[in-house]
Amino acid sequence: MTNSVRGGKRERLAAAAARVLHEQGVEKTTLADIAHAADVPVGNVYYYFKTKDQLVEAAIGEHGRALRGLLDRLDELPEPQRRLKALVRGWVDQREVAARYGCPTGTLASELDKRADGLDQAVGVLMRELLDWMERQFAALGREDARELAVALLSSYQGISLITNTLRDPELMKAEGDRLERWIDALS
Amino acid sequence: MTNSVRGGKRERLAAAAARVLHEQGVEKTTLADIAHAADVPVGNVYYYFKTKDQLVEAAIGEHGRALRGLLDRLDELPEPQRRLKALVRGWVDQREVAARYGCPTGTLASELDKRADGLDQAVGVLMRELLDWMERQFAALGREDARELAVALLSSYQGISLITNTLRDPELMKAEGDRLERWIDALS
Amino acid sequence: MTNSVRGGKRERLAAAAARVLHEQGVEKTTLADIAHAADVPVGNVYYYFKTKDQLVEAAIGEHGRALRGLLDRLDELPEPQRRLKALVRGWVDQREVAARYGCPTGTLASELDKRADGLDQAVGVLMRELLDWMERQFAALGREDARELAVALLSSYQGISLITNTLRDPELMKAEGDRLERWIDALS
Amino acid sequence: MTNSVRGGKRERLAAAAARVLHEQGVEKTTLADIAHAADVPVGNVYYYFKTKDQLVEAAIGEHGRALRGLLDRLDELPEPQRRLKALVRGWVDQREVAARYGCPTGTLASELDKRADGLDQAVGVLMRELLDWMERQFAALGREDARELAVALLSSYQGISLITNTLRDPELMKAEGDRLERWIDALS
DNA sequence: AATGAATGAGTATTCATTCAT
DNA sequence: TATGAATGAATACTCATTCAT
Repeated sequence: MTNSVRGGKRERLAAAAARVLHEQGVEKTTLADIAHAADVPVGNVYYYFKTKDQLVEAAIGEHGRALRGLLDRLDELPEPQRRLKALVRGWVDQREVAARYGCPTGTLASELDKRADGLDQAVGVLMRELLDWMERQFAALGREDARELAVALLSSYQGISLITNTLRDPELMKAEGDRLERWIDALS
Repeated sequence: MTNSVRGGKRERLAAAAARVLHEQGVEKTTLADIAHAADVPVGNVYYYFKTKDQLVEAAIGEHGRALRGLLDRLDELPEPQRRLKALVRGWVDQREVAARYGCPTGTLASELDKRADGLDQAVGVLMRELLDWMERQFAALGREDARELAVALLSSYQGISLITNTLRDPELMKAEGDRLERWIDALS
Repeated sequence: MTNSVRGGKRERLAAAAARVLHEQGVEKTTLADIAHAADVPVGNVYYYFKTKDQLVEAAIGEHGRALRGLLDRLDELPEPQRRLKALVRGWVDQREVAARYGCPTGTLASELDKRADGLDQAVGVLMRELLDWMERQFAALGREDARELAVALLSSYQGISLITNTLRDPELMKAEGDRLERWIDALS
Repeated sequence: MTNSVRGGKRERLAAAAARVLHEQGVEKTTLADIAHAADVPVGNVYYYFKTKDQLVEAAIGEHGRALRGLLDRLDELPEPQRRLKALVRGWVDQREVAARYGCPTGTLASELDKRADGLDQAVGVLMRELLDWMERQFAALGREDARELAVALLSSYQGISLITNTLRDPELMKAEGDRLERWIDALS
């Protein structure tokens, strides 16, 4: 509650970090950029996050919260296939953003993978959460190769995000999304 | 041959750039890093490349040369399916590198996509070359949806590269490669 | 007063810039020179001035303040001729500095004129201010050719500053100053 | 004659130096700029001029030759007043150049005056030559204050060059030239 | 807690000068 | 004599991090 009195600066910083780091990349983004986006004085950032890396961590956390929120909502759908296809459709709905900035977690992962300081692990955790959820859906469909299918589906999404982004063409993601939906339908 | 005595610094710099930029990322890599890797004095780099961006461009060029060399070799194989599967197998062979640093062009694309200065286009050109080649193979198989299949295949590779890299598990790429080969076989 | 305790770094930097740029010229002066002259850590300069050009601008501003202060004081003299001659006498009083470094604004103008980035305009504004003031004095003397006389007087000063500087002989300015005073007296 | 076989590179370099240093200023001009303007390979410059300063010296020499040529031509005129007015008219004829780049020797002097390495003296020599010539004309008119008048006339020219340049207005020099001609007429 | 200010270790880039041939 | 290549010292500018209040 002190938090709300303070205006939730920590939250604003985390949200701003998630957005700005996605748009500009980790290395290109300065603390001042994030502070400015969160409307927080630069000198004040350090009361909430000791280092830039902690802000990156917070941004990953934001993406994690968003992911878990999404999966919770999907879980309310009655059948695994419906859930998987809704997931795909969600990706397709974001194709304009993907064409401009790529997948938020994917680009973050790509950049952090170059490092070896623990931060690269954090995105891996997210990725595993998503893979696990997918695996459960495919397993529910009776597939023995559920994990492999989960990896294949996530691969397709991450790959098409990158291609959509590089070629600046959102329609590529639309077409691939349709293909993936047909693929899901054909599974059971 | 004077050139070879002097050691072909330009070539060494381009090769070093391709390697180091892949390993460390564009932003994290300093000119000194590249100069050092090429065993060239820092001040001398500018005799060959006026800006860091030109070195990045040269690195992309190196990847392009490698790609064209690979496709030329694949073209010697008699059947489209053999060619496509050989391509996939080549990717799988590089899985240790992918697990450590990701796909060279993919990570480069991901980082450059954040920018809007023409360099982002350069990787796009490479990507299109590869897509065009793939499309020709699928078309030779009599597929009307050749372009879509090309995009799907490249997506899978780019995506599995990222996942393999993030989860630091080369075996993921092995499994996905096997799956893709089976998929290619089933197309005919 | 916190400001005065901290020492008004911005002001010190502007003052140091005005002095050092006059003594060494714009191109020959490094940011470190100015920082050192102002007793400010180099890295701190950028907190106050984002670029070297902004420091040059601040130096021009300092010269402008000095000029306006001088003209305000001259305006207190009762007659136009007295004012003009006091202006000339002020120049002559500075002849040692002129012999060593030239006229502060003149040398700045000369160097900046080579450029075309807006900074060259800034000195022009100063010059016009002085010309306007002179023109008013000549007009008050009933001269129809007031503007032309203003230009002539400023020319003589700028020219003799350059000659005094080049020949390293302050007495040249003394003699020219005397001549100009007689010229002013003869105008009535 | 070896010289002419070589294509007079030394001369071309000196001429290019005179021109480019005038247009860009000493500090802003690189050796490569001059070499390029003279169409001489950069590495070759050092066979003719050991240092950049020697090129500056050569440029001053060029201005000296031009000055002596001009004065020789003026000396053919029958009367001192005609000679002085022709000198002024020559300046006015160059007013477009002056508005763009200032007086060649004046701007050079201004920049070199900041230094204390002998190069500043070289322009002084030129200036004295011109002053001496002017003094002889005024003396021929029977003026006891010939030197003072010489200094005054040169001051006016140098000053109006600077003002014309700073305010980017060639007409200022036209008006001042007319005034100076009237002043010369009124002397004898 | 809050914040403007301070700091110093980088980083890309420039360029006069020298060298090898 | 000629020249492409080499070199390193310098310089403007950035930014994460820390400090003083």
